[in-house]
Amino acid sequence: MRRDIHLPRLSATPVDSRPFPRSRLESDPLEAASALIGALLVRDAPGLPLRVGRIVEVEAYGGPEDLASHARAGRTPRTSVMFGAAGHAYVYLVYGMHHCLNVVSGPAGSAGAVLLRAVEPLEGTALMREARADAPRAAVDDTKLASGPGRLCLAFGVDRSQNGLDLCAGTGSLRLERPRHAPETIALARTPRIGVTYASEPWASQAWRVIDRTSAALSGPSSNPRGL
DNA sequence: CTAATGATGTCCT
DNA sequence: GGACATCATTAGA
Repeated sequence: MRRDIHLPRLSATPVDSRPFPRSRLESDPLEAASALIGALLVRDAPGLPLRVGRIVEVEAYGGPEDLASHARAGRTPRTSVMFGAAGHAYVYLVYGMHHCLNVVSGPAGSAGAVLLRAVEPLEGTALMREARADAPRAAVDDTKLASGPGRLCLAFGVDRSQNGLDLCAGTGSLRLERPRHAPETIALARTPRIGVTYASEPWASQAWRVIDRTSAALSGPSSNPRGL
């Protein structure tokens, strides 16, 4: 295993803040989804320890043409942020109890988002476990603390008060940072999206779920993670 | 105004 | 493999 990768010193960029480049999110949601695998999700809540996770599972959602996307109804009060600038947070509530965090993507003016489905905890695992205290049974393992869109939001303290936040600003209590290791070393795989069987074809079975297939933090049953 | 429903997770048998 | 908790959002009367 290589532990000695030398990163070039960038005088303009502080070592601790390596904002995820917005340009990588502006082309289209599927490309944005692939680019986000390996990137870091950072939660810097005031007065609390830093929480960091490595993104290992995401899903791409398109505009009105994508019948599995919330944008299928066009621009509504809820989905308006999906039509906005890439790199901002789209947070919503599903099933009346679980929050889901998305990264707005695609060209400005066209709707698109990438749902963050799972991250691998790197720092602040004690706080993540505490934040998931209502679900003691499922969170037996540190690697599974943020394994699922609802679990991720719970572990990172994300709710709709973060809706619209710029995740690429470099600072901020919720943000994205570049991968710490070379992206080409990541084992990407694609599967159909989870929980969208209500949509008609081809949208229901479109392979727009992107994963790092070597990760132990993927959502679903640990023995056989969904989609493999 | 009412009604239907979901980009889920947990616990049960 | 199945029940169900629980509410914002949307479509429709």
